[in-house]
Amino acid sequence: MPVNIYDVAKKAGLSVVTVSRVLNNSSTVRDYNRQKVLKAMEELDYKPNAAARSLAKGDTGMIGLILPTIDDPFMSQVLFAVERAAREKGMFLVTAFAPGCEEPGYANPVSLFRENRVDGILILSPVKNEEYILELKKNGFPFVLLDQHHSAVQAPSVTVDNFYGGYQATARLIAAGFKRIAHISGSDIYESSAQRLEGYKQALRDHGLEIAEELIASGNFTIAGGYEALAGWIERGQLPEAVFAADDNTAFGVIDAARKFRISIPAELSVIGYDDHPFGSMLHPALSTVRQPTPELGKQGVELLLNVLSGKVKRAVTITLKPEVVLRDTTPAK
Amino acid sequence: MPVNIYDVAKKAGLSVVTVSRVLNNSSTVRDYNRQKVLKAMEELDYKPNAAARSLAKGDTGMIGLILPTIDDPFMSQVLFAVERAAREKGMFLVTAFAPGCEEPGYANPVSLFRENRVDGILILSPVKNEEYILELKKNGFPFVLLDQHHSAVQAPSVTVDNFYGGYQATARLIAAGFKRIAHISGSDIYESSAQRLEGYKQALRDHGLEIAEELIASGNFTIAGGYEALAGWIERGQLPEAVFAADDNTAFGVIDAARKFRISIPAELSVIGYDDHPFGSMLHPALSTVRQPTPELGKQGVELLLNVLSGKVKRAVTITLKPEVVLRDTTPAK
DNA sequence: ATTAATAGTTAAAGCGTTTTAATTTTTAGG
DNA sequence: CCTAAAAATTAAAACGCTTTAACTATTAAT
Repeated sequence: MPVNIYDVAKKAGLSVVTVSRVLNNSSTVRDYNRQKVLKAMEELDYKPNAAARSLAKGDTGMIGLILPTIDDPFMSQVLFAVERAAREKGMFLVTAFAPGCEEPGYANPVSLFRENRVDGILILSPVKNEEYILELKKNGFPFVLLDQHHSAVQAPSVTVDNFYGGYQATARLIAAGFKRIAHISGSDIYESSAQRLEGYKQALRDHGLEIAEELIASGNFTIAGGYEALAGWIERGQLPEAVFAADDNTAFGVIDAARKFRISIPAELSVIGYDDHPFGSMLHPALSTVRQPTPELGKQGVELLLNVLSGKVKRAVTITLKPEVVLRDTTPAK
Repeated sequence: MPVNIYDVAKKAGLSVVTVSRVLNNSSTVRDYNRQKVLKAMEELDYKPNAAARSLAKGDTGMIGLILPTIDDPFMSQVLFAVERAAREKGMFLVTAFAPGCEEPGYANPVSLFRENRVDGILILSPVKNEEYILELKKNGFPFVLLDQHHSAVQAPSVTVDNFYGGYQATARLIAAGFKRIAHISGSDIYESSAQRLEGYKQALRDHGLEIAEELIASGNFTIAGGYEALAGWIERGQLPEAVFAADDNTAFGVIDAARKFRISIPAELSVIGYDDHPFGSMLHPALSTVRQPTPELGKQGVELLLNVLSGKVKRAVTITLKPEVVLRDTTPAK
């Protein structure tokens, strides 16, 4: 039933290798022969068999993407960007989630590559999941890290400069004249979170401001975390002038709490988030934030991976992208 | 370099077919021989080659998922659910986005199947994209439709009853004593949107309420759409008592506008959304909504697809799941 | 013990491509 | 025109696995 390359060859009156050649542009084929082949393919509605092709060529035309979850727009955006970039390069994307370090009941996404289902993998994972990354490395399987440095492993990666983002966000707040600037951090298992915190601290230091431990809360990248952090400060009479939240979810929680406690934003409290959540520009007050270049992240990620695959990149280069502060209504107008 | 089944066979002192058998549990193998094989695999760190396996078996162990985009939590949840369900069945998921009907510059996701990269496809797409679905059908390629009926094509599908959801949401509002109940619809290209609207209308009719065209606005599943719809009613002096929004984004827009115009929720206006957006339960007032069983949708979707693949399901069955109204703070307490 | 049935094993063919090396055809140079 | 070089085509091997059919070893029934 399925038509194969022999059927096409027969119909075109040529050999299979000529057909294969026009399929791959691998070598020159006399033009009128190429036409014959193309016509035969058209008429037979021929589609090459990916498995056979993989087996012969030793590659799959697919790349893998491992994400922890997809419960927030940043992850969605990364996924979307990666898919677009991959498809633009003619590759398909197999997506796997690895919520926990170990996943009882599920085949480890690692089998994804060990079985040669994909040519390489993009990994965006919390630092804790280092084991399987180390395994990948040991096996020499091509991969690149997305948005996370893993201290224990030297690997090609593309990241967004979280230190810079944290620094810039804080610097803007300082420039607006605030002294009591709080930070609500994300989750310890993400290196990005730690780096935003470091950026915050450094900005404070650089501008002669004290780092007050009581103004650093932990929010776990959640609305509830943001809400509780602000509520805590209010209850303890420690309301800051401004807060830099580790992500927009947290910031929304802060705004929500501010509303509850009748604290006016930005008059009494400024807020700046991180990620440029789509809601940020739509809801009122519009949220000031730090925008990450997710399309670029995806694009550079797949390009780097492709370069690793082609052998163009051999060392553990790391590409660092810059995020961009976007000031809207939760920070004072200039 | 890569170790294959012959290496394993040699090391185990058995034939390749015995090795293949322990790999596939396809036939009985004497236990001590199975142990020998397992041991050899272990020692050689053998991993089967997926391409060779596909070629020989005629299947791939992968399923495809086509989504229009992933810019909203509903899509993310479906993706997540499908991935989990697929992996549970030992299948990997290749994800492709098909934002427009035609995609210049990208390989059509249809090649995904025409090239036999996957065994079957789950499609969640706006009604407009019927062409490629028809093509799939013509080619006899296995697929199941997710969350959308396509009037022009008879196909196995699993959907959530949007009519029912719209009906129930509206009925709750009616039960709360409201007469002027507005609806902000979604996007015409989604059949789900039309069905929620129908449910709304039918509930009104069934309870002897008039369908007022001026209380039906179009919101395009966006915050801005919800905002503008409510703003419009307010400006025209047509403020309804309650609004059923086609999705939570729209509902958030309504809440945002209500805040702007100092309309108290739920005292002066009740709101009920659709989708159970994660923000709905976190922000204040907590949003009443209609929760769709996305995990179930994903699970049933892959199960149905698998049954189509195995030939268990031959006809165009459709499985309909029920959504569930979740009343929170934007509707009157009982 | 002998035979029939069953379990376990293997040799060989096949899955649909690409690739290498060999062969034929075309082009260019004298 | 003839020959050498270049271009186009092909036959055959390879990719790593599964499957079928044939064969051998084991068990059960008489």
